[in-house]
Amino acid sequence: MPELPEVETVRRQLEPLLTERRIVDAEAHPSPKFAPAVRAVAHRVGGVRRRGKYLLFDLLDGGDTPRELVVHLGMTGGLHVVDAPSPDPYRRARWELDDGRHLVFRDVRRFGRIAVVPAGDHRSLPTLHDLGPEPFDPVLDAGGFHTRLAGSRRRVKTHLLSQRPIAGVGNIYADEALWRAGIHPGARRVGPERANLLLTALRDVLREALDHDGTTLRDYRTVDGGTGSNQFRLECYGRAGSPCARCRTPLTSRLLDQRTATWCPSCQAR
DNA sequence: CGGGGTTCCTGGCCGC
DNA sequence: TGCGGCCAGGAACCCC
Repeated sequence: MPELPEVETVRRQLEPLLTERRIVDAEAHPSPKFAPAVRAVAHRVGGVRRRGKYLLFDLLDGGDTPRELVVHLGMTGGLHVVDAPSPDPYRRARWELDDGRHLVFRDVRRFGRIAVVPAGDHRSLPTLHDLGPEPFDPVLDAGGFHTRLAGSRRRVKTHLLSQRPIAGVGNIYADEALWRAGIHPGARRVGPERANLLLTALRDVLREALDHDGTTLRDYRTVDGGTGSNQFRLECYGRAGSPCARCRTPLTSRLLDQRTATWCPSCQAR
């Protein structure tokens, strides 16, 4: 599932392909999750940005106020730039560019979402609107992160997945970072010391995944259809029953707030 | 207003 | 071999 490293990998690949291109035509699946894609027509793409797991395309020259095309890849979404689109039952949107190429949004399970909003107006996307700071924002420090974590009595993993304490962390990297920091995913209080460890672990895990073009478990693909390689480096996510890489205790897995969580019962004791 | 529950989706996998 | 049933899960949405 695309999280920050996967979305950033896609952003970096899209940027040179889309910047300064004009969108000359578009079509989309009729679902309200995808239909807004066509509203990007006639705009020029000023740049491709990312906030958390959201891709933000600056839309200029639309006739009125600047807009933003917002794309969330959901679970199985992918963006691809192709010369000539081939038939695909899972294509949910297609934008034709003024260089003759096409930007295609493919999403088997339709958990993704496309919106066109006035630039910076994210009221229709509550998670984006209330998104926590970027993990690599130097303004974010251990004290600030602890304050954000302490603002909720929810389980720390559930809180991370809400995107409110920090942006871009999903199930894979939450499990990985909590494992590295030695914090139980169900903990409801995380002190300043552990918050510091967790922030460092999150940054390390996300940076390393980005260096490996993300984690391809099944669906995630880069813009050119390639795969990431971080799946070979996972130490916790999806490894229930395997020995912990630190202490050899078998990792355990359980549903926590309706989400699968995997952790080491020894290294990540309550 | 924070938090909890529900819903959207379909391929892959398991077991018989 | 075929097929019913179950699972994965981000974020919008609804409700208290």
